[in-house]
Amino acid sequence: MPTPHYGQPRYRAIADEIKRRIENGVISPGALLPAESALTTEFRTSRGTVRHAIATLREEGAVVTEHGRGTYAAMTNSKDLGTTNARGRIISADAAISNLLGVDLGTPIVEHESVIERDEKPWAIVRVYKVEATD
Amino acid sequence: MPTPHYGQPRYRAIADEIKRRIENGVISPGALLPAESALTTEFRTSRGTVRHAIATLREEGAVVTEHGRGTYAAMTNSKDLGTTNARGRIISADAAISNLLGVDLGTPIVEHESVIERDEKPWAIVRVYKVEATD
DNA sequence: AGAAATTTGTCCGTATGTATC
DNA sequence: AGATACATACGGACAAATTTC
Repeated sequence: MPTPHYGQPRYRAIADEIKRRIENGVISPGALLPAESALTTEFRTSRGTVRHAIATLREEGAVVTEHGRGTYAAMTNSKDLGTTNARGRIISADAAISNLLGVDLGTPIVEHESVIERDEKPWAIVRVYKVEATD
Repeated sequence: MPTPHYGQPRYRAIADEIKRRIENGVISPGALLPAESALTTEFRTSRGTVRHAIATLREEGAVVTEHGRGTYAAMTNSKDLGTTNARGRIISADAAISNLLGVDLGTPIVEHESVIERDEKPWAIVRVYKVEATD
């Protein structure tokens, strides 16, 4: 039988389905996934394809596999902190900065500031100082 | 013929060999790698194993593959900036920080500062400000 | 413009090795 | 020791993108 693959490949579709089950709690964090053989049966596919799907999930950090035991849904659900607005400007090196970067006082410096928010509220500030036109 | 895999698997050995050739300039950056079929012949292995090797190199960012074209040695050799000394301290929120983080003036703030060096010389400063004892 | 050759992408089926329970 | 499950490897087939003629 031929094996056409229109749109997304089967291994990707299977990976997405498994991922969906983890996110929806059908498979709880830390729980063992169905064995490759079971997934092979359910999705009517070959073991290679199932393994390919699981491999992609492993790269994404969604699951963890242990040799001889099985594949688990990952415990650590990395939380998205969301996008932040960053802003950059040119400033003049003050005493501290000129000292740290080894430049003269008043040297043009790029300041890049971004506020990290969490739960809609500011959580941390990151500032990067770099000499302009270096590199 | 059986297919034992003592020590490191074949796909890993093949990946390392290709990687070595890239680092040694045998394959210059941006150059096309031998086709999968050629590698299959050279390493006396199956296409699947060659593809597995290339896949690992792709994950490591050592190569880039294009459908119908081939696999190239990566152009971007990420340079290691080395380790930097970072230091942290507790400061009191000044006007700018208290405003950005939405806290009162004088609130204890963790300041984490690190100087990124390049070619033995300071190159940039990163400062992170965060309210103490949050989280 | 079109056909053929090349190359990577996907999928299948099978066999064997290795680790865990 | 046996059962189960993942890891590696092989070979074949067809699809899709690119290049070449």
